[in-house]
Amino acid sequence: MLDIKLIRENPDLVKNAIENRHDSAPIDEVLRLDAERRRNIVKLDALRQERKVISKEREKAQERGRALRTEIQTLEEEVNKIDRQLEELLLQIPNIPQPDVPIGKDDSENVTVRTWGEPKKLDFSPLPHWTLGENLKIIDFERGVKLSGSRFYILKGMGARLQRALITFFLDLHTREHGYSEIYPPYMVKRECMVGAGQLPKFAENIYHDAEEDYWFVGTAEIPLTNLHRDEILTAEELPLYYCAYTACFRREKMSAGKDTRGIKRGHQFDKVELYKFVMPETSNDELEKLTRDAEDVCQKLGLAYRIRKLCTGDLGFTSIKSYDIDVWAPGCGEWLEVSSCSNCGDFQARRANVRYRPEPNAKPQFVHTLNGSGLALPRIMIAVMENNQQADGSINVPEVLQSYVGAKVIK
RNA sequence: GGAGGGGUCGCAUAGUGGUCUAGUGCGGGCGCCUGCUAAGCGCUUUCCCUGGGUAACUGGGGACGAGGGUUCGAAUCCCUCCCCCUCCGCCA
Repeated sequence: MLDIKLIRENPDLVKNAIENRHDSAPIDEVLRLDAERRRNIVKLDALRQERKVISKEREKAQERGRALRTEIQTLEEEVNKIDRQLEELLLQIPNIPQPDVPIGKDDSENVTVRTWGEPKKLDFSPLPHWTLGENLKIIDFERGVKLSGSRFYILKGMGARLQRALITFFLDLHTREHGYSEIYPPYMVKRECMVGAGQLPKFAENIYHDAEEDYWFVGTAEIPLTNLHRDEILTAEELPLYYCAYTACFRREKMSAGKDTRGIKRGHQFDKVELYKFVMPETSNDELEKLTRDAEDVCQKLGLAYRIRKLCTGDLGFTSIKSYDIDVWAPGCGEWLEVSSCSNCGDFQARRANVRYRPEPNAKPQFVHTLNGSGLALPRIMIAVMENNQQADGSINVPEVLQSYVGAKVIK
């Protein structure tokens, strides 16, 4: 959520930012409601003050008191109504990109800022992971569909083992070498967590939801992690906070219907290790660079070639002020796979989730900045590991860092 | 799921219709005192909204788990919901 004062004082800056995102938002309506709200509050406060004075005179002022009560109730209802309308609109407005974010319409205008390694060239014709996986009997697509329908699959034997090895390896690396503390959060959360992290109200159609209990299934561990410190005031000494969490992630993928239906690239359920930070505002840009390096480190240790792309305004996520995507090369399906998206959300989520810190012992609380990034997303790293390490005989060499976790050097 | 008890300013507590403008203790901050430290003494210490002023500053309103209601007036009375504790039931 944006600061209403920012919109009030710099409406053109906000409108311009939204235009650069190729998005739209009713800024003029927000300004109108904001002005109306404040006019009403001035009136309401005056009436309440009068009530306070009059009630001290006890029985003498009962008639005026009754009239005041009616007036106050009417105005309160009006202000509540405007508050709700304003809130609804404010929650739909995206974050403002930072000045160094390239302006562009979609992912074709993202900018590659660096690369690592060379996209692998194999001396035989590489197979896509769905063929490799079926031949090795480590991915079972048919039975996944039998159980749960399209976009579901089953990992079995060494496939399941490989995924579990990756999860453990990621968590060990981030907790032991990068300074993150591990969290095991709920996979279902309350509505206000979804609002806090920026998923609701705008993206409801992509979220699984249990209507009976009003539980919402997380599409990323970013959601519970954002809300870990909801409605808290942290001390300056506690910051920065680094968290990582493994969770299953659930997405309806309504918006990408028909896209990437082959293989395990885009399912309704997938696994991910997420990195998350709460930091002081002035440090968040440096923290984004560090977080991105932490995610990259995983690719390097797995020996996977990748590129880092700075997202342009048109491709930037709703909550983000600046993001880097990490794409790894997959020679079998012949594409760059997005395995991480590292974002600085500024104070956008902190304002929604009301996460603040006190810069000095008796100072006024301020919103923290939050950052998130995958470290990394599993099915896609599985794809990359399988396709990059495949041999001419159809077996897969296990990367050295994973061998102790997998308990084998080759999957065959 | 059932019965009972409870949710007050970081923590602990007081407060059962108007003197609560939410008290007290602990903790935190500033200062005094002091070979040093501790103790002691004094002052201070919740958050949000909003008005006036370039500003320092200053006026007003709201919040006692959440939301409604009763009343001239609600932390206090009533209703609904949430959470915690104890016991029972069920369960990995």
